[in-house]
Amino acid sequence: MLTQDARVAGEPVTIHRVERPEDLDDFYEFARRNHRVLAVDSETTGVDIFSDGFRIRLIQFGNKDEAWVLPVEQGPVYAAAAKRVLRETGRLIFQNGMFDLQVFDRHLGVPMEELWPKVLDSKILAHLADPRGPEEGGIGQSLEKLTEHYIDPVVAEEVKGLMTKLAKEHKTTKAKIWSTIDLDHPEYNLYAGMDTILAARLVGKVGPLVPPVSRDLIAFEHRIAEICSYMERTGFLLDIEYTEDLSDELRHREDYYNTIARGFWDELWEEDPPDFSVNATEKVADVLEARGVVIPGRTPTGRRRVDKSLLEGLAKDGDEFALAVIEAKKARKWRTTWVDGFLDQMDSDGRCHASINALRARTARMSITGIPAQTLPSKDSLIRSCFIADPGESIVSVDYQAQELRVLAALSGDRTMIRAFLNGDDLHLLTARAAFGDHITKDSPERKYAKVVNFGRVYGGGARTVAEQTGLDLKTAKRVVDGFDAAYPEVKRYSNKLQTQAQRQGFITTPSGRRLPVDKERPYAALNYMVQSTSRDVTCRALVRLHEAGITPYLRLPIHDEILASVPTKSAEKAARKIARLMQEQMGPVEISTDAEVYGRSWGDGYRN
DNA sequence: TCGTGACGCACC
DNA sequence: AAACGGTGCGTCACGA
Repeated sequence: MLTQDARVAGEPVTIHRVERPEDLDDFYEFARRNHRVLAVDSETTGVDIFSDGFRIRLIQFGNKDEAWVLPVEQGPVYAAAAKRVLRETGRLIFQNGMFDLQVFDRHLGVPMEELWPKVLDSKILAHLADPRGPEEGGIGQSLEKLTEHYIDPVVAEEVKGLMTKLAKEHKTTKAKIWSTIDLDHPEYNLYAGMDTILAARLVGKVGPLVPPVSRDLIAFEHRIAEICSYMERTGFLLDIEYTEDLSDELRHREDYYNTIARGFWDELWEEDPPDFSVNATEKVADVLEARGVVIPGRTPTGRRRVDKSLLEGLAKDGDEFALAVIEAKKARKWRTTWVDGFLDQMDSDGRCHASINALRARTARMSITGIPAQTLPSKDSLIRSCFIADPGESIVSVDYQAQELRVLAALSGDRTMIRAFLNGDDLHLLTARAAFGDHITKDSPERKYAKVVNFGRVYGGGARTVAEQTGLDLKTAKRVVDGFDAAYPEVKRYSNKLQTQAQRQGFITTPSGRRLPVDKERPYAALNYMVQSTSRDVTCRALVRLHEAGITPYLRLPIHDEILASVPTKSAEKAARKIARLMQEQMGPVEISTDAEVYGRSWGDGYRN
């Protein structure tokens, strides 16, 4: 057994590294002394839990001043020891338990279902204490930043720099060091153990900072993390043949349009043209100007703005270069960002597993990576068609009808808005009539402008942004914005109330008890934070109800105001209705109602027109 | 060669 | 009086 001594916040700590099976007796003795609660962490070969080469290397257990490191990679006896203590310990502290529990489920044979009820996650506590990131004036929720702020800045710096340092020592990259570092490396062991000591200390520091009003959210967020980890585990079936064909097709498209675009660039040079890429905006700008195009826009750093709207305007006027740039960029973006990514990370059963950050944004909104489900193109079914239902099943989507506007109506208590939703009136039409008069009909173009304002107002946008988005002149845009404010006066009042609260105390509190910090310089953001966060809570409460109804195995992903599922085709309509019914909820006088749709075999089937 | 900021773009 | 909120990802360009 190897024993290392270190100091944390001026106090001595000890890290034991089990080297031989005989050392396990002392480890079990430690576990017995700490049978009520232990912090747990694991070191693995990477973060690609579902890929073939993934392995657990170490599993660590610790309390505030002592840690034990098990070399799981070196034999099943150590894995068995880790398993035993995971099962026998009453409460388990993790920093981001979603990762470790997924790892233990797939690679250690300990089902997540068994461990989740015992988990206390310091990352969740930290988010409830302060959801801001380090760039937003907060601390963030990473182990490094939390350690720096709450425990010991020197230790934080060492933890942060360690893997970079080891990578340099081993002449490899930071990404590869996790799988290549010698398991017996003393510093690797030291900090592997240290992580549990830090997590154990963090819950004591951050837990008390969760405001009393947020207390119920602690259990709620652990539940949401649990449900999301089951969806991650299930994964989403990939249509491999389709996806491979699509990748080829996009590659050909990209090559074709690249050749055209490059031809225009090469013309600018007498001989040996320098490298060209359609993604190099400065170079694209050079070609455009050589063709006589005046580029009016500038970026914040003063460079010529070459974006989609400029290029599309030119392409519409028949500029072949602009068209080629647009098409080449799009084909590449679609292939590299999505299609090839799916093929790369697909597991041996042809499934892709998203990584869900269930408690991410300042507003607690989730983020989803791996399958970047929140950002897949929705005007076209091509990309979504990569994902399909399980055999014998159909893809079902249930979304909330105008979720944020309904939440806004409920929270603000605006009578007109509430009545509109009760009556099933067309809210966009209502706003359009308030701005332009009663002669406006469902088919009038003014309704579209009103729609932009209805959503834009929730974001805190004003006349200028509405003008930009609709192409209206500023004066008309202002008329629609004023029309909105006149039509729904209580929304304005509510926004003002939130802004006052925000400026007085620096935060607002949602009905679920979540504290949302509001920057002093942007008090107008308070309304959006409140609506966005409360909408997220609506979707998450739905997840809990679906889980309790036993539907989780069919769920694929939550996407803001939507939940995607794969259900048996025979009873798909019925299942969809059931999910929709469980999702809807009453918020004061407003029903946050849902719409169910059975797409078919593929996710893309819902996006064909 | 790696990390990072700026930019552009995909979505709700 | 007016105020666009929240994300992730790929690429380029640049500096260490």
